[in-house]
Amino acid sequence: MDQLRETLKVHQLRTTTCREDVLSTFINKKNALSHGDLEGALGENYDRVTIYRTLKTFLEKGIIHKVLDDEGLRYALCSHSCSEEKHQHDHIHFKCNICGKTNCLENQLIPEIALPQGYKPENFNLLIQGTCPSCNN
Amino acid sequence: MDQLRETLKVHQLRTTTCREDVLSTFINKKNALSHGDLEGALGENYDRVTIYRTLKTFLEKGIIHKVLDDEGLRYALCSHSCSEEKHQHDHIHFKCNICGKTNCLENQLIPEIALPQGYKPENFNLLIQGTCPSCNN
DNA sequence: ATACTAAATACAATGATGTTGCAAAAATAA
DNA sequence: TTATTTTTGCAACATCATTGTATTTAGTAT
Ligand SMILES: [Mn+2]
Ligand SMILES: [Mn+2]
Ligand SMILES: [Zn+2]
Ligand SMILES: [Zn+2]
Repeated sequence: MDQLRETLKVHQLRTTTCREDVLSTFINKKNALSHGDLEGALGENYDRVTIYRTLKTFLEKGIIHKVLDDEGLRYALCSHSCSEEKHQHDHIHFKCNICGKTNCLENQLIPEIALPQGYKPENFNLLIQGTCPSCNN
Repeated sequence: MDQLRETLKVHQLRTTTCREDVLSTFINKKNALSHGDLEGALGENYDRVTIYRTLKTFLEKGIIHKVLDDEGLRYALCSHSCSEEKHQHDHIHFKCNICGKTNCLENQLIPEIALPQGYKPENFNLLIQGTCPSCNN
């Protein structure tokens, strides 16, 4: 895929097979992934440490963002143009208690919140847990 | 403090010095605490494992609730009457990027959220990061 | 007060997760 | 192709978390 190389190039990263594979894993599986998930998918091919460093790099460059979870951090693709300077995420994350998958609801924005005097909010992270459409019958 | 013993009794837990100390640590420090925080405060007196198990027990009994964080789980007191059956938490958590403390904003409720068809929300976790009143001058 | 029983703790062992330093390999630039 | 810079793999280490078990303790019955 040339799309992968393009994304890496845009973020000023060298093309390596590990980065291509990690990126394409995020694209193929649609849901948020933990380091362990990636290790499970690619661990035969790459060292644990390399995957850690790839995640760190992608995070810094604005290719992925952290997704809060009640049992460990996950990561998901930044859909819009995040960069090294600013990550902008105002969408909701939904974790299904049945299938266990966590997804970005890109179109569901976190509503405006009024905070008491003195609080200067900068980042918002909303995780909703429940049952997802696939598991809800 | 007899208040501590009372709280433990209400949740059908035996009174032990470790449980009293963990509970009073949560009460004294007002902010959310990680296992590491508690180990730092009480590690001389109790084994790491005992603190883990105390947190697990408190969680199950509805004495504390999880506070999501981008760098590791924390816990905070359940102010209202949570029980073994149901944890009900609809308040906001605020993490200060300066002092690093995370607090429950008990009075700031998470607003109603409209989700797409098929999603059955059950739990809400909203973490707002920024500058807290104490660090904001 | 003492003995009994169930629960909680300490300790050791093990496993999972995450980090650091550095030599070898690979990607880009010259 | 060669030189330069970045990335990777590996090993060592550090931190975090879980499990099993003997001992101790809390609550209860005697
Ligand atoms: Mn997202
Ligand atoms: Mn809270
Ligand atoms: Zn599901
Ligand atoms: Zn602060």
